Amino acid sequence: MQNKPQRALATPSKERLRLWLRFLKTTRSIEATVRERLREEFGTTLPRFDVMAALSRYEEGLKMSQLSTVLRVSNGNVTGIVDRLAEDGFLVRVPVPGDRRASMVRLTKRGLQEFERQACEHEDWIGAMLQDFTAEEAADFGTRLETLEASLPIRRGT
Amino acid sequence: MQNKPQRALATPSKERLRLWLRFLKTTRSIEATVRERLREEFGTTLPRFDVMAALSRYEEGLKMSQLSTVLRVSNGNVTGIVDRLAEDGFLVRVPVPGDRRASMVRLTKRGLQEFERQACEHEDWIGAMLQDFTAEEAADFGTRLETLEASLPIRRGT
DNA sequence: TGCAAATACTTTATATATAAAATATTTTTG
DNA sequence: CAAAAATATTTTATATATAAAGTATTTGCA
Repeated sequence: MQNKPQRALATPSKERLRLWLRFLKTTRSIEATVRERLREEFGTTLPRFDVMAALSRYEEGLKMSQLSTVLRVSNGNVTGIVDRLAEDGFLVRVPVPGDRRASMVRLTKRGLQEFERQACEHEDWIGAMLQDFTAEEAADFGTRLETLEASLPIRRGT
Repeated sequence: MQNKPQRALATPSKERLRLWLRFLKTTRSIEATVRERLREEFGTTLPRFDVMAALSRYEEGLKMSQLSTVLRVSNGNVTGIVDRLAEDGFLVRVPVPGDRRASMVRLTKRGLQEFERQACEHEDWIGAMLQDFTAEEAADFGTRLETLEASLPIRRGT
């Protein structure tokens, strides 16, 4: 059941640090590929894709503050990205009746179509890059990460 | 040997996408904590920490282009970060004899001391956040990530 | 009812980030 | 050797990112 370790183990602290650095490197490598392809194939960026992905799950749209909560970024950040996506006609700000401070941000029909086109390719890219994992392994690995996340100190929301 | 899956498996492509999203979320969560603490406890940032970490491994220093290669970021990016670290007295640009285009970037004594102070705390933060992993698990998990990385399409260097 | 506090959002200042252009210097080559 | 190509770095334009300050509006409560 137990396999011989490939090398002598360092202290737990060092092994965890080593894991974290590898973790970071792997994530950044995959992320860099995604960013590059989004730019080359769709002339867009990961933050724009993330905003559109969040909005695509809410037919009625989201308020700016909800959007920044969902994406876990600052309010001011969302303002800029939404401004540019609105200029491109991919989304609109709709006034909220009864509250002149707020507005709902909603994908336009064109925005939704464009996002679905991008999301489809995106799934293929990830599927190919993680080909090394079977469906089962991916699920198991994911479960382990869920457990880890549950043990992390600062967490807001799910 | 085989455990029952917690839920029905989707297509491999969907399972891999799900894993990637969880992967990203976990990494960002840990990274956000590190950034916050670097700011609060040392008044610095992760990119600055990364530059100093790279330089700490080279007594003689690194050329700007080597630094951007090691960190996998653009040249222009490194220029700005190095400028600010130099203003703070944590590193110096040393002319390269025989090539007036280039310069070596090297930590000052104060820069190295400061980095070691930060690195020590950093290891503790990561050790605590990944406490859920034993040293063995961390090593195994790391090995799996190495295998994954070896299967990725675009990779430069180790 | 009227005003302090809270809320929703934008603006500002600063630091990353990239790609592409610009600058300076060195190397290669015809 | 002189012009072209390559190299090392910085500068510029643009897009993220945050924290903190500012604006407008709404709410709570004395």
